[in-house]
Amino acid sequence: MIDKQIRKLRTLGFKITPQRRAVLDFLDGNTSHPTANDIYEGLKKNDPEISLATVYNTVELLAANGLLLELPISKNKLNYDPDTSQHDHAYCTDCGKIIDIFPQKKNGDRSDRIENFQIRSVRKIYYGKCGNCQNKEESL
Amino acid sequence: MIDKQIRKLRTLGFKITPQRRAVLDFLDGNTSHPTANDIYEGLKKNDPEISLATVYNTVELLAANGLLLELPISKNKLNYDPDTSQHDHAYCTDCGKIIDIFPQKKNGDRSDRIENFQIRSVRKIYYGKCGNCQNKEESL
DNA sequence: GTCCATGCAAACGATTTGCAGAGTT
DNA sequence: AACTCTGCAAATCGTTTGCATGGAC
Repeated sequence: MIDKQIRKLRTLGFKITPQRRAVLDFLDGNTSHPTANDIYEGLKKNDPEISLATVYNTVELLAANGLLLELPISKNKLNYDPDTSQHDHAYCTDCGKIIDIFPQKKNGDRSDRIENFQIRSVRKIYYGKCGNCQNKEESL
Repeated sequence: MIDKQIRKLRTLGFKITPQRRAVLDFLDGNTSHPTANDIYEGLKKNDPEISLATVYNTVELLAANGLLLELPISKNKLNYDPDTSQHDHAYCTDCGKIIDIFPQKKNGDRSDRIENFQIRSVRKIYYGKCGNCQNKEESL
């Protein structure tokens, strides 16, 4: 399913290296919202030669070209989401898990206007505690 | 106006040092969404002895006790907002300015429910271009 | 063959830590 | 006086950079 993304990159004049392919493959269908380092650790298993800098370069390239979303959700790290469709996120402040939230009913959010500001995208994050961590607390 | 916050800190058993007072004073009514370093630079003018570590300690203390909001909006830095009332933010991806947005009409956002997740707070960020930067672009 | 991309290691910026001395209560 | 907080410097973490080599086109 990464064919479309590869075509887009090629169209834009970027070279399709095995590393870029590997990052795209890793991210394809991945809902874990990994950081660059998470991706690096995942890829090292198959390709111990891959470099962290390359992963950083690649995610930056993908994000800059709309193939990947940057999620500045928690302190001083960037998580990535390969699902670029409109959705929200819930962040568990206990365990750090990020959960995709697809709002059932379309509310007015996406059509908001702000005077003197050109909106490119909207990001909404719910901070709280996931089911797992709520249970953990009860059992103390 | 920082009296209420000082009382709260005292109640919680924290000492009211000149440095903590200075941070509270600096933040009081401040809508610039400063980082810890911004606060440090601002305070150094009056108190060249103040340490960056102390500022970090203080903002962490304030945030942990609900007197300050952490805003993970842009890459790898944390901005703070002393206005803890419910509102959104618009972030200009050109100049980095963060603007407070107080929605006119209360929509359903704040009463959203997520199955198996306990929402503590919601944060909504509009990414785009502020008026200034739009004008700059036109004049090129 | 040309240029862009990779891998490495060093550099960097924001934040955290350890600890001795100072200040609040 | 007790115990927390401060300031300093070093450590750490995530990310970026410079540069020589390698690979996609």
